[in-house]
Amino acid sequence: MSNETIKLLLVDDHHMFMDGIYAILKDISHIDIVGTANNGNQALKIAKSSALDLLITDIEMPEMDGIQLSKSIKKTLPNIKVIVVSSHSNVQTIDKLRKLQIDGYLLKNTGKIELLNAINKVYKGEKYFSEEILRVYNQSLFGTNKAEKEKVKLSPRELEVLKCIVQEQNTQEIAESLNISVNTVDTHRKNLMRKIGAKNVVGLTKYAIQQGIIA
Amino acid sequence: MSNETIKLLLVDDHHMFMDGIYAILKDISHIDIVGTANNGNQALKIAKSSALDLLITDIEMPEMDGIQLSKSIKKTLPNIKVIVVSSHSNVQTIDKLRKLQIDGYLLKNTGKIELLNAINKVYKGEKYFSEEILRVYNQSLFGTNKAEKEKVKLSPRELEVLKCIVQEQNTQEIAESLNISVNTVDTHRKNLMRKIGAKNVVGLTKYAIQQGIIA
DNA sequence: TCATACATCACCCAAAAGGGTGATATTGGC
DNA sequence: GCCAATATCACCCTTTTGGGTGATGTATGA
Repeated sequence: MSNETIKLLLVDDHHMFMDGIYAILKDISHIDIVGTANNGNQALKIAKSSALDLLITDIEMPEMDGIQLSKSIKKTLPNIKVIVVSSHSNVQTIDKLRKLQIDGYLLKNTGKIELLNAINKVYKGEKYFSEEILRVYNQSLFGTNKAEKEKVKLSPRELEVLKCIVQEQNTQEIAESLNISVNTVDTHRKNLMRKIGAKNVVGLTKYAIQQGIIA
Repeated sequence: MSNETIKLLLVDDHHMFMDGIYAILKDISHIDIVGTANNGNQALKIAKSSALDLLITDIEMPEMDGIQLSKSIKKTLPNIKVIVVSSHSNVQTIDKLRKLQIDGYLLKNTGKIELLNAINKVYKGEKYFSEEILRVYNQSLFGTNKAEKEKVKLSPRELEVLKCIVQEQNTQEIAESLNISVNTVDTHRKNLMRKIGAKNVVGLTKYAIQQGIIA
């Protein structure tokens, strides 16, 4: 088992970062980097046409991000292991990836040794998560604000309204944007505040930015 | 000149990333990585005790960030060239660094070749900025919102009020927090909106978060 | 000294936000 | 079929925001 070569695909739009991982791994005899991709779409194509064992992907990427990519991979090519690497750790992201049965989650501040360790473990079928990730996730179970404790589920329409709010539109303008009544927008805004636990639109704005809803 | 060795210090709290740059540069004969640091304070100590030519630093770091580090370096050790590397590019950051007479600014999605190119140019005394950085900066000169065009100067009191607003306090609460009249808080809020070019408190919130005023 | 920015406050007024309740129609899951 | 969530709208009411104007004292710098 450990004599086999691990066929690996790197996915990250940060060339410098990818060059870095590449440089770290290229001298490891049992690891074979079969390709690199700058975004999820590209990665999917390569994954479908190659005999991959493992995929290492960033989360923040243009076109198709790491979460969507992971979802696609796990659905269509469940034999490929997936390790996610990101600069930041927030509870919602960790939770999403956990549900997708991701195999590993590393922060970009983890070192060479931990990276190799993670790759080997995941290849053998184990899971690997950075300590920081586990800490953040466990802490979240005792989180202070509503948005952290109970994962907030916003409906598609609520998300649309939220996006408009963050664009500094007032209720009247949002109603026109979405072709609905002012009263309806009012209702959505109030429901958003209740769900998110915000006191006013400022709270909604902060939530949206933290969740990357506006990006 | 080009036969000399470039003595270089890497500063980044992302170990994996640093390992990456390290791996890229370690085989380059005329580059000597004299050390690595995880934060600005550590970097300053090393810089003071070594004969450095060039420092490559991330912006986002704990304790002392890349901007503070650059400021200290340029003040106390002006002979050391500084290249900043970051994942993101926003106008305010670019502008701050420009004023600090930084020598280079790269995004993390720049490749190996560009990195080497930048190091060589900067070592020779030239400046090097990623295309993306130049694009963002030039665009900002014709930016849409006031906050980008003219750098906004907020008075200390206005900053206090802004912080309270971002904490989801309403005018009444802010007045109590700062022991002033509700009318005065109103005035400050209105002046903030005028200066920043925001349509409402949502705009103020976004500005505050972008500027890191709440961090 | 004069101008400017700052911090403070007041008043008027319109528009918007927020809090509560209730109603209807549609949908998807169990 | 029933239940829950969603999306839609209406009406009540109070509080808050936002826009405009003007006034006063203080401090600072040209």
